[in-house]
Amino acid sequence: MKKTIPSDNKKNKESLIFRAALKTIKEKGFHGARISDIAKEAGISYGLVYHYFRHKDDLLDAIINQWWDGLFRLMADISEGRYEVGEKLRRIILYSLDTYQENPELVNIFITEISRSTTNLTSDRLNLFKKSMTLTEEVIAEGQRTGILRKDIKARYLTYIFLGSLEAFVSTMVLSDQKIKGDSQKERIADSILEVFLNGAKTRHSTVGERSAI
Amino acid sequence: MKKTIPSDNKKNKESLIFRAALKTIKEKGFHGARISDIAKEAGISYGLVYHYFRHKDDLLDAIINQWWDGLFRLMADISEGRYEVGEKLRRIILYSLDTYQENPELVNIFITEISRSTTNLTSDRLNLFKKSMTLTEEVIAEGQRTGILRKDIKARYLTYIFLGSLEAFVSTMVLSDQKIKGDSQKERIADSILEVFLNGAKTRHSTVGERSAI
Amino acid sequence: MKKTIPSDNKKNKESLIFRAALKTIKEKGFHGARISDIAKEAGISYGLVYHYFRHKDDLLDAIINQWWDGLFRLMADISEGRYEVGEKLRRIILYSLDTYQENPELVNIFITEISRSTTNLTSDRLNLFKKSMTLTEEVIAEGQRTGILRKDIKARYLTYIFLGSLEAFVSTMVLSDQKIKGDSQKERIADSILEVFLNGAKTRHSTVGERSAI
Amino acid sequence: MKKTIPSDNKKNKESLIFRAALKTIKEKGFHGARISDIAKEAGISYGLVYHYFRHKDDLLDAIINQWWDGLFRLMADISEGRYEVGEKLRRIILYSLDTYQENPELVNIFITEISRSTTNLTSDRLNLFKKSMTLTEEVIAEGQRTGILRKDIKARYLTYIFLGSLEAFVSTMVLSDQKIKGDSQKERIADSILEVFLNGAKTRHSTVGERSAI
DNA sequence: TATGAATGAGGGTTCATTCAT
DNA sequence: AATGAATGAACCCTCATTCAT
Repeated sequence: MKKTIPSDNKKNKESLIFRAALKTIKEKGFHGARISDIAKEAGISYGLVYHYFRHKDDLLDAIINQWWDGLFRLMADISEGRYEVGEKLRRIILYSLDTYQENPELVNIFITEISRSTTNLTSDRLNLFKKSMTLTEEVIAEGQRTGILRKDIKARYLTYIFLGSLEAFVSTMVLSDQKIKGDSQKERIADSILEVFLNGAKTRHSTVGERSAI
Repeated sequence: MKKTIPSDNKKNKESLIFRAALKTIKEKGFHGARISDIAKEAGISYGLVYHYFRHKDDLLDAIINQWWDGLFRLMADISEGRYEVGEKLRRIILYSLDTYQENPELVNIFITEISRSTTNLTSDRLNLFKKSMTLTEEVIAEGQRTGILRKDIKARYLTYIFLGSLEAFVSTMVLSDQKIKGDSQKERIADSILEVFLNGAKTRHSTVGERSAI
Repeated sequence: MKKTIPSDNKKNKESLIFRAALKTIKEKGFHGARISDIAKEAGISYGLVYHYFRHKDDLLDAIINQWWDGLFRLMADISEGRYEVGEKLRRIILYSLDTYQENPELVNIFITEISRSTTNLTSDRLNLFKKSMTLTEEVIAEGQRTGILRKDIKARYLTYIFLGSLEAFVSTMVLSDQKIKGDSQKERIADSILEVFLNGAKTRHSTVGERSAI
Repeated sequence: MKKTIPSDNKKNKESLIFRAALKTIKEKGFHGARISDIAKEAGISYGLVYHYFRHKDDLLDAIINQWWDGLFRLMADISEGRYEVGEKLRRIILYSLDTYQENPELVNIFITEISRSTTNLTSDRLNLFKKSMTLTEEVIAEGQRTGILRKDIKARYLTYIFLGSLEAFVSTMVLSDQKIKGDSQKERIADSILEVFLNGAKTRHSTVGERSAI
C-alpha cells in the first residue's frame, strides 16, 4: 500500500518516473496530469509506468510519503528532547523551507493536492495529517509546560496558528513560484516566522537587537 | 461573465441549484461532483442545471463570488478608516468565522477548491486573490505607519503570517468538520487569533487580565 | 404531413416564423439552426414555434414544399404543350433563377440541405425528386421526338446533363453568395445555359449573331 | 493536420476504421453516423477510433483528402500539357467515374457532405474547392485560347456547366445507388458527357458516325 | 522489461420537445 | 396565444487500466 521512492538513484527507472511525475503533476495538477504525460516526460512508454506503480494514485502516494517520511524522521529526532522548544519549532519550520528549497515540486504538490484538497484526501492520508498535527501539538504543549509558551490559549489552537503561519508562507511561495535564494534568506524567513509566532506583530520597545527588515 | 447568487430566496430555483451545488461539491469536491449529482440533490433533472448555469464552472464561480463579494464589501467598509488597525484585523477575522458559521460549505469549498488548488485557478480568480491580499496588506502597512505594528518585518510577510494563521484555523475546522458553537466561542477564537498575531505565543508576564483558556 | 406556407401575409405569425427559419437555416444549416435561434430571429418565444410547426422537420418541409409547389405549378403549365421544347427548357431554367432572385435563402436551403444531402432525405422527399426528374425527362424526350434534340444519347442522360448544368450554376451562386443583378443578367445567364446545352461548348463558325461574353 | 489514408493495407487497423467510416457515413450521413456505429462496423471498441483519429472530423477529412489527393495528382499530370484539351476534359470526367467505380462510398460522401453542404464546409475545405475549380478553369481557358472552345461565354461559366454536368451525373448515380457496369459503360458515359458539353444536345445532321444510344 | 494497441466506464453538454401557467 | 421552465435522450471525447507481443 505504501509506496515510497527511497534513493535518488539516477539509474533507477522507478525514480525516473517518480521525478517525471513530480514535474508533470506540479505543472498540471494531479487530475490534469495524464499517465501518458508523465511517461512522455520520463521518455518512456506509458505502459511501463504500470510496471512500477500499480495505479495513478500510487504516484501521488509516493510523493506524499516522501514528505511525511522526512517530516516524521525530523519529529522523531525532535521528540528525543535534546533541543529546547524554540529550537524544535525552528527545526519544524526549517524542514518545510529546506524541502521547498531542494524539491519545490514536492512541496507544491503536497500543498496543492493534499494539504487542502478533500478530493484526494483518503482516510489514510487524513490520519497522517492528524499524526503530524498531534506531534507538533506535543511540542507546543511542552512549551506551555516549561513556561515558555502562554497557557491562556489551548495548545491545539496555538498549533493551528503556528502551522498556519508556516503553511501560509510556503503556500504563497509555492503559488507565486518564488525561489529561496540561498541559506541566509532561508534562515531569515525561519526566524521571522518564529519571531512573530513567539513575540507577535506588535511593536516591541524592549526588544533587544532590532532585526533589519527581511 | 460574473455569476452571483443574489438572495437566499427559497422560491428561486437558481438558488435551489446553488445550494445543492454547495452541498454536493463540499462532499465530493468540485471534480468529483457530477452535474447529475447536483441535480439529484436539488430534486430536478440535470438538464435544468444548464438553464441557470452555462457550465459546471459557473457553479464554482457563483460560489467563489459569494465569498469575494462579502469580503470586498467588508474591505470597503474597513478602508474608510473609521476603525483602528486592531479592530480592522479583528473584523477581517470575523468575516471568515461569520461566513463559516452561516455557510460552512461555502468556506469549505473556497478553501479546498480555490485557496490552494492550482487546478481551478484561472487568472481571473488569481487576480481576486491578489486584490484581497493587497487590501489586507494595506491594513497591515497602516498599522506599521501608526506605530502599532513592528516595522522590522516586511508588511507583506506580516500579511502572510496574519492570513496564514486565520486560514489555518478555518481550514482545520473545515477539514475536521467542526462547528462553531455560538457567537461567544466565535468571539473567543477571533480574539485568540488576533492576540497571538499581535502579542505572540510567548508567555507575557506583564499582560493585564489573563484570559482563561478557550 | 404536408406543410406549406401559402401567402406572404405579414400579419401571419406562421409566415413570420417561416421567414425566420429561412434566414436562420440558411446561415447555420438545418442541423445547426436551433429552434431557439429561429424563435429569436422571429422575435418570439421558442415555445410558440410548436404552435405552428409540430416538429423541427416540419419547418424544413415547409421550405422544401415552397420550392416544389412552384416547380410543379410551372411543370403543369409547361406540360400543356403550348411552348416549343426550347422555350420549355428556358422556362425551367428561369424558374430556378427567378426563385433564387426573389428568395435566395429558399434556393440555398434546397440545394444545401435537400438536393445533395442524404441526411435529410426521407423517402417522401426522394419521391418528389424523382417526380421532377421524370417531368423534365418528358420535355427532353419530347425534344427527341420532335427532332430538336439528338437521339443518340438516352433522354435520361441528357436530363442529367441539363439539370446538372443548371444546378451547378445555381449552386455556385448559392455557395459564393452572388446576387443576380437585374433581369437582364438573369436572361443572359439563362440563355448561356440553354445555348451550351443545345449547341455545346465547341466553337461554332456558322453561328449567326455572336453573343457577347456574359 | 492533414489526415490521409495511404494504402489499402488490409492489416492496417487505421484503414479498417477508415473503410468502416466510409460505409457508415455513407449510410447514415456524417452527422447521423456515431463514432460507436463506425467502431461497431469495424468490429472494434469506440475508444480505439480515437487512437487513430483525433476527432470525428478527422475521419471526414481523411475521406475528403483521398478525393482531393487523387484529383490534384490528376490535375498535375494534366497540366504538363501533354494532352489536347478534349483529352484533358475527358480525363477529368474519368477521374470521377473511376473513383466512383472503385470507391462509390467515397464519392457519395464527397458529394453529399462536402460538395453541397455548408455545414461541414470549413475554410480549408473551401480553399481546396476553389483550387480545383481554378485548375479546371485553366483547362477551359486553354481550350478557348487554342480555338477549340467558344469564347463568347466566360471561361468560368463554361467551367460551371462542365463540372455541373459531370457532378449531376455522378450525383444521380450516387443518390440512386447505381453501379457502373464495367469499363465500357464507363467510357460511354464519359464520352456522352464530353460530347454534349462540346457539341450540345441539339440534333447534328453533319455528325459523322451516329453513336448508338448508350 | 518494454511497448502501445485495445477497452469501456464515465461525464459534460446540447437541444428538441413537452407542458404548466 | 404565448411563455419559458423542465425533461432526458443522445453523443462526443478522455483517459486509467489491461494485455498481447
